Amino acid sequence: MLGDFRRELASLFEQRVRELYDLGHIAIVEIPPRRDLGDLALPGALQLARELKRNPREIGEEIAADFPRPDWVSEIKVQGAGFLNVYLDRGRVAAGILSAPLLDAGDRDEKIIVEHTNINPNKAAHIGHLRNAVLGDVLARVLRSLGHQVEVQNYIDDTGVQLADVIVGFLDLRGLSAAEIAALDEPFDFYCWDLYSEVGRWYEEDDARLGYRRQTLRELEHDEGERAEIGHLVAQRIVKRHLETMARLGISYDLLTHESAILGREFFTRAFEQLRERQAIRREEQGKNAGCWVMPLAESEEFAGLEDPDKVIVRSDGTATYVGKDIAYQMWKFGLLGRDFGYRLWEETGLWQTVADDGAEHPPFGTADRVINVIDARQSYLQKVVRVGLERLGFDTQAERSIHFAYEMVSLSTAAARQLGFLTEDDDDEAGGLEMSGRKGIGVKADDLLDQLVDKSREEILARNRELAGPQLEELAVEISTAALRFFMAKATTTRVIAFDFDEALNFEGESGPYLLYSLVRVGNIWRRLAEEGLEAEITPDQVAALPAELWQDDLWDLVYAVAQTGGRVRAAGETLELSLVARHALDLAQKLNALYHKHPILQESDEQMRAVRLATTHVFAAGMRTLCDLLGLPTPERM
RNA sequence: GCGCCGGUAGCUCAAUGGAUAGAGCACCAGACUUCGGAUCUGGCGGUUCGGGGUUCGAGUCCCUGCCGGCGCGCCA
Repeated sequence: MLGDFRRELASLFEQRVRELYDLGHIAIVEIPPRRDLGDLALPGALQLARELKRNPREIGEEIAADFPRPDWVSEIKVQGAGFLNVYLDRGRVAAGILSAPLLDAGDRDEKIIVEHTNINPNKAAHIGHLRNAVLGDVLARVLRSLGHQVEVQNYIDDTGVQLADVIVGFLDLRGLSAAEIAALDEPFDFYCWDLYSEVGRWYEEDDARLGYRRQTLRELEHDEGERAEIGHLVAQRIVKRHLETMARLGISYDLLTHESAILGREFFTRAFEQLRERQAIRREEQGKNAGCWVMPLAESEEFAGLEDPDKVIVRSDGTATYVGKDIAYQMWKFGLLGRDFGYRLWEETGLWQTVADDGAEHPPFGTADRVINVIDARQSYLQKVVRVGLERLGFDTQAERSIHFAYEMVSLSTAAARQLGFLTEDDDDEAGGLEMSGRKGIGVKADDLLDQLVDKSREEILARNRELAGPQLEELAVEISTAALRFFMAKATTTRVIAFDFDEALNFEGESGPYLLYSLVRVGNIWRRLAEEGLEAEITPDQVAALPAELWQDDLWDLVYAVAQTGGRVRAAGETLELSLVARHALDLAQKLNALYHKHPILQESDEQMRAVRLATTHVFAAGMRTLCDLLGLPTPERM
């Protein structure tokens, strides 16, 4: 709705400029910073001032005189230096919000693959992984709401060093058999968390032990022997735990892509043929990369200044590097490889996984128009190499549509690091906190944090003397904790490092998930009480449109207008990949609602029309807030 | 050395190139015989890291310097 208004105003303005000055002009339509400056603003006169060598205010007045007035406009004024400020018909906008969905999906049917989570299957998920998964999940929801077809993939590196190290831990450090490993109690991922960091220390004691790692990697790569078998077992159990952790937050996937399947289906062999044919890679005969196949990067401007301008794609022992495999995988995602995975269901749920053999009957996967990889910013360099790889193969459009959704990492605040014993009181404050490290066992496990959030939620519910107990209490506590965590991760700008702090994450006041939920619960309470009093809790768009214009006081309108901007905000979030826009907009709505709540009581209002306009505002708010909660994946309990 | 990201209130952070730079936390003072106080109102708090430039207009764009984080492997 608002988008249409803006487009129409722009074209009317351009027409006026053409009539008056015979100039081609591209009109900008802005939302003014303050309410008294109108609802939409055109700063065109300021831009024209120079060209026409005239006072901008004068130009503004001239354009405003005889400016055509669409019926959704209530007033047009020239203000400030010459801004053309447009005031909307408030009731009409409110009624519009109640009569149509806030997000119009459009008719694009582009298929987008979103890859996220991607946790190494060798230890418990930590809070850094939660940032990735929440961003990926919200992104998928936003893209779907914009009408795209989205396939969510979670990449499992089940042949890499990290998994190998835990296998070494089980076999060579602990001396456990496969049966004993299978019999270990849950939480298995917690057990591995400790084992993994122990293996790191064990290697340091004696370099020769790294031989176990090499042997394990070899067996994993060829999928043969006891170590590979244990690798499957460990990866299976860990992935299961990761999926459970993510399910606690309402995060799910369409497909688990196993690196073992990429190897087993010889994806890289196929990619390698193409890379060689197109001369994107060359074999190095001498120097430090002798015997390797490398991709020369020197000629690309974006790699200017690299110490070593060549990226190794195939090692001297003939195996593919991570980047090599990733290029092959990326080609498959676009349907450029001419080869496919086998697929099988993951433990009989609706989730599929790739397998090396031919698998079972399955729905189609891959072959997307656009690929978005949610991977932290530390991997920007490698993601860039993957994209260049596609370019060198001649797939320019696909390279362009290979998007690295880069977000900054999560570190531990100094306070959190001290609480967990990773820093002592004597350690100096480290700027930006302490970096998490799975290898060193430094971090906050996702499930531990979620448990704390559930405890805190339960405590808060009980403090409000609700007669709630048993499963209902637990369900609500889980919903509130989910909202707290998801909102905490979603509100952060992606380009900023999060210094994780317990006090901040566990705070349910102010800018928090529970604050959002509470605002919706409040309007629900109003409606319920109205019904109890025998008053009307519903209102139709026609009734809203018929309300006298002067009833739409400024503060009510502020909220209505904010809701009207929801569609534009969500579109901007999807286009710029700055998902915090969605979270911040939700926060804005909640703050406005809560302010009104105290100022404009509904139940005690005796004037029927006054009550109706306030009631209409609550419905407009709920429409906006529910939409945003869905996008953010926040549950919306009726009471809390 | 080169590249990417940050530097805004005591702290954590907002601000599609636009009008008087805003929130939350913390601190202080308040909120009607209240639709639930997980709330609200007010107060305190700013040389937007420094220096140039572009622009009618710069926290925002360009150049430069400084500070912090992260990358730049035959690891992933």
